[in-house]
Amino acid sequence: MTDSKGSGAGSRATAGSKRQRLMTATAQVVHRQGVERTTIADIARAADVPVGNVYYYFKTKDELVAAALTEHARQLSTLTDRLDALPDPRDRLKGLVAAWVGQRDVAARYGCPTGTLAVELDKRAEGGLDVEAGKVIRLLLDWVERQFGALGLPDPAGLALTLVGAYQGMSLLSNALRDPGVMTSQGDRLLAWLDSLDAASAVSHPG
Amino acid sequence: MTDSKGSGAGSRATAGSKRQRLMTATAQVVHRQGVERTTIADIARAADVPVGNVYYYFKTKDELVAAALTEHARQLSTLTDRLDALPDPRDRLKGLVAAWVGQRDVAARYGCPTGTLAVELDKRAEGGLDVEAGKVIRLLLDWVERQFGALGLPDPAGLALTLVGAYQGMSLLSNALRDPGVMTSQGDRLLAWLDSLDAASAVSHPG
DNA sequence: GTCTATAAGGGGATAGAC
DNA sequence: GTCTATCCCCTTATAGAC
Repeated sequence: MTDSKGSGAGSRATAGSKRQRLMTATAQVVHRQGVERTTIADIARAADVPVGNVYYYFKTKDELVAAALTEHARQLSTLTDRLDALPDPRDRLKGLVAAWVGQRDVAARYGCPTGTLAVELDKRAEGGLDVEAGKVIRLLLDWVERQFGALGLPDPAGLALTLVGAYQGMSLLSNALRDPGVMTSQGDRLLAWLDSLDAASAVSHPG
Repeated sequence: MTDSKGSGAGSRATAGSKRQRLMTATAQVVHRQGVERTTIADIARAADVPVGNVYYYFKTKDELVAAALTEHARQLSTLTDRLDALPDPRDRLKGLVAAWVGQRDVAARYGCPTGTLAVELDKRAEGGLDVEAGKVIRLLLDWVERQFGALGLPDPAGLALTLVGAYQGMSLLSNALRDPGVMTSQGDRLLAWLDSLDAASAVSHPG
């Protein structure tokens, strides 16, 4: 359809470029302002696209929000692809935590992009976008679960919920208290916890 | 001002009763629909108060939201007061976790009332309600910190962030995945973690 | 104190010119 | 493909009758 490249000779790549700009702009602006308080005009301005033209690329606001979710999924797989290059699964998980802590200022100001979006979409009855948000989070959970599984630890799914849950929790608290230090201190605890996990002894909980 | 009782002889207690009904109704409806998608009409209907009459008790929508936060703080202190009756601080914390798990169906459907509200209010630039949400979460953090302190554990503030963060995280995941089982399984891990904490050995992280 | 009618403003979406 | 003008609905908040 209205894909980025290779379609017509006359239209050039501007169409795809504008569409992509709208996607990333939506992801950014929605993260900062929330879905409900973000207007089409806000997105158009951020993407440097004329207001009325937005509807040529996305028929509804919901489609724009769905595009933001896709964008988050894309950024997530960029990160996990990079971490997959590490030989030790434990180092991959520690690298993930390090990436989270590296985003501490953004987290303190606006929270986790995917997590806060999931919270907001849950309150939207129509459209089924809430389910889509859950799928993006599932991508992360599954990747983390594979790492715990590769380490030979018992209940890798439960451990994945604990690690990702800890991230969502510390992001929310850091955001609510406006304190990036929460990300740093809790991140240190997570790293120590990951180091302490042993395939032999089954440490039960979140820490 | 327009307080619940003791003012005029002629006005009776209906004024306070309506005001209270509006507060609890706001807390409930906002939890389910979110702030932005909740209209004054929704709240009026839930509280069984005529729409136009709402403005007699609360001048703006923001005042209603602030009232919802107060309501959450009140419900929180009801819970901690009950837990304070237990002699052992560890049992108090385990009772807190049990209370969270007991609310698993609500959490899976709508998330943590205070946490989701904090996320939403953070996106509201004006009014400073985001700071108020942080204060309510602080109340819980401080209470939890006092329990860890009473147990003689090192870094009680860090432990409090870990425990409350774990709750916020599991609520968010349970909600995003629409799975109450997350609350149960992660709650079990938290209980085991609390049992394992020892004043002598310093277990570093969240679990 | 209680309630109705309505003013005022904003935002999503569309029609159609260029 | 691009952009402007505009329709229409919804929501907050107020004025003022009862």
